[in-house]
Amino acid sequence: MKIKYTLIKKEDNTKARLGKLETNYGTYDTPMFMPVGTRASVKGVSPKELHEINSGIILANTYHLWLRPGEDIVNKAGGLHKFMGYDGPILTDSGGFQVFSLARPKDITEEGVKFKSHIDGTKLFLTPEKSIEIQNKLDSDIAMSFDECIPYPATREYVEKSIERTIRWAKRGKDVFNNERQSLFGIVQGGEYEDLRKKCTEELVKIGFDGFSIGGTSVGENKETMYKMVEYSTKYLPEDKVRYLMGVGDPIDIIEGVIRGVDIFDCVLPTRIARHGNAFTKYGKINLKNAKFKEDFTPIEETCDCYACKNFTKAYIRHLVTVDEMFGSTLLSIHNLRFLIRLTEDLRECIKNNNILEYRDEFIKNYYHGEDYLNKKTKGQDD
RNA sequence: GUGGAAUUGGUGAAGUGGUUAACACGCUAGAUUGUGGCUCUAGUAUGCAAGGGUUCGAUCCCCUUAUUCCACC
Repeated sequence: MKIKYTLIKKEDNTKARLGKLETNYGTYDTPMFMPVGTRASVKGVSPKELHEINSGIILANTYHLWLRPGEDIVNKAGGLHKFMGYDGPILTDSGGFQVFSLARPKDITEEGVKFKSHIDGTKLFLTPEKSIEIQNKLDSDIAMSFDECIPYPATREYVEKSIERTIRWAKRGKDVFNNERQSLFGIVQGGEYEDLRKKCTEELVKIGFDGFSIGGTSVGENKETMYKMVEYSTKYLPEDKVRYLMGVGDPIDIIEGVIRGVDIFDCVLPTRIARHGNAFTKYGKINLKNAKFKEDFTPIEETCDCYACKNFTKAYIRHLVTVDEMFGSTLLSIHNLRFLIRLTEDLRECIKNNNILEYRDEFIKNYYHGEDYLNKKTKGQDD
């Protein structure tokens, strides 16, 4: 079946929405956070553990599975769910973002994108049709259109040309789309320009999709700019379709996204920082590698209900991280994912209670301790 | 006991008679947003065993001592 979104309630003071999403594998409440499992595995976390932290949809990636093991193998295995032993909903990203990180602007043509495999340098060519064909075979529950993730900053002229192409690509993908059980999402681009975001949104709505994503954020702009990009997108999206903000997962960005009407998020941040020894906490991100945790025999968060917090101490996890034991990454991944999922659970309560702005302010006070986070770049420090 | 070799930071080590003693690991911090990458960035020596000498100047040359290793009695 196609995915079905139902809007349950809007928050009184913001655009935040409480909703439910019916999928092939159950119904889930939104706002929700989706863990990322690029290569058909959420790094370090088993499907059983995902279930235990109350995770819903997870992500997998078209580009990566195309290269290895290949969509035909996944298809022969009976589809992605059977292949990876996951009985929850799966969304596949189109490969558009990998193009953004692997290809050069000149390699992007009307037909598709030419780029080199990150594994062995093999020349590859990905088109909207090919991306959809692969996703149809992977048999995920939600497929994404193949888009161009526009770098930041980009000139208005470039963005304008790019979204026109992204719209044509979305149409081409939809035309070849062929999987009854699968849904297809369109991706809104447009950089930081409201009129271009509006135009892109309207054109995608005309083509018709089962849900919509907001793309092109978190590519080097500061947080304030990113929030504007989100606002300029949700403003023009239909209320009866789900909205997915791609790649966003810094806790505050999830809160601000929900406030602007976003329903679902995904991000590698919780699992990546976990592998680098970091944990989200209510009072800010902590680095378990820090010497100060050597003899800290308390959990990461006393109030957290995750497996890591209920059974292990910071001193132990610090030890695992220090000696590079895999289990350390697993515990931190479980905690960080649970942290974001709990955050979305809180936000859903806030929407019911109409107090999301108070929740946000309290969160910022605890998490940033007065730090000027709004001017932080969303990607490294490329100056 | 005799002969030989060695002694540089927490570790393994490079190196030169003359401004800031390589590199790696470790350690200490930081980064990380549709995941190529347990990755990236930065910091980290009471001045080179101790003492004395040669020299304008020695970690690098000489002497003594200490310690370690190898070979032979």
